Amino acid sequence: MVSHYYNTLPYTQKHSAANLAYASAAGQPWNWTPNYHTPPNHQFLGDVDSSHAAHHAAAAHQMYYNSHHMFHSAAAAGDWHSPASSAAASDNFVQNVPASAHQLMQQHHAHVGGGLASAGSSSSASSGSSSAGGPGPTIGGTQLNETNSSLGAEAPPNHAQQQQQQHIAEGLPSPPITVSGSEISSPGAPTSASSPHHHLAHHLSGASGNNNNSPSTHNNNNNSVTVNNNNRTSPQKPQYYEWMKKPAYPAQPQPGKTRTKDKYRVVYTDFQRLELEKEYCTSRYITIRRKSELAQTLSLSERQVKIWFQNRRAKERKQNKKGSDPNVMGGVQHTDYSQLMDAKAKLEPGLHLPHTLHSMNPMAMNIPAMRLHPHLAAHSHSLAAAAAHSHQLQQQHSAQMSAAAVAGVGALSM
DNA sequence: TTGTGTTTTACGACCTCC
DNA sequence: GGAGGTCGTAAAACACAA
Repeated sequence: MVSHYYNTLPYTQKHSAANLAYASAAGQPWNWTPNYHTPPNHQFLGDVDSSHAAHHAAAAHQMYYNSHHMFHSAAAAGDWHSPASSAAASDNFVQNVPASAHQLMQQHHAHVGGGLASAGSSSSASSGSSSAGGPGPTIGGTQLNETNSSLGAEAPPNHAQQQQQQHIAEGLPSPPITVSGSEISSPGAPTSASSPHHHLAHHLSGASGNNNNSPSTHNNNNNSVTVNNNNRTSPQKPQYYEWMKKPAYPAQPQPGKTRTKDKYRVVYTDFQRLELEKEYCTSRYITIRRKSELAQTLSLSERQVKIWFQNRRAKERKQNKKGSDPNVMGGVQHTDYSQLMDAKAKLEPGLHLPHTLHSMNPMAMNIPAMRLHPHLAAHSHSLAAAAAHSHQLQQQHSAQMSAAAVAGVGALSM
């Protein structure tokens, strides 16, 4: 079964890079510690409730406890995040998180602690309810809330989520992508040009002429000739031949096998990237559950989330190889994150930056499941017990976090 | 405006693990 | 066999100098 390979929605075009976080350029370095992770040999697999997960929580994650200590001491004990790496390497994870990030993370967890974030914040992504043909991703708050109910069974949308959704509805750059329930995004989706996000993106990007839709906004299913909306290009189309007028992939002989030309790549919104970065900050390897939650929250497909993480790790490895750049600690440019935050702040001056995605509730947490290193697997049972203990601690911490959340919100909104 | 270099999505090939 | 991992790469999106 091939999951959705394509984003169906045309794109809310994006921001100029100036507003974005990924520019490797200036900004405050995050000073991420070099070895906060060790590339796992793909041993960790998100698998929510396995004993592996328990073990994972207890042992392998020491580093994450530490790291979360950095963000908020209260979160330490039961954190579910899975480090893909050895505990040894983990000690320094997120050592010098800048204040903004720190606050963000506090917020992020604080909200969670207070409201128990839910998986329910889904938009339409994989619920199947909205797809290409429908109302669209409908990030608009109202519908979002309605559609969220699918996952809401686990946890109803909390305040933070609503807030987040409201932000989206208010025009945060947003999730352009809709994936049909079949998990195969159909190329050639309705345009989102009129979406609030679109407008916001335009506003954001300022001069970026690309605000229309991505160049791929054209209908893929029909014989419309591709029109490049990108101001930057498309001087004069040469001569059109008949074959040129055919859709890139007329019938999608093998859907999911090749990328559609007109949807070759979409640009994620600031919001999407921010959330992804935040998630990445907490764990380099996303669990199945978190992936699902994120996908729904961001209106991305799970595949996209997975690939984003893969690419993000690749980016980090690449930066690690480069080596000695002082701004690249551990291969992670923390400017990425902080700049994203800056961008978001511009978007939402009063944003409390709730991170609704994380749940501090251990039961709701994704204790990451993963494949264990053989030598770790041997200890899984005892570790599971340890995890249970940490679970208790987590609950205690969660309570503390709930209280802290109140203060945290204020701090960040200042 | 254009050329060029970099970054960001997305995929295929191949691997390991269950 | 299917999941996710890395690695390499294509191509769009973007930045920026000339």
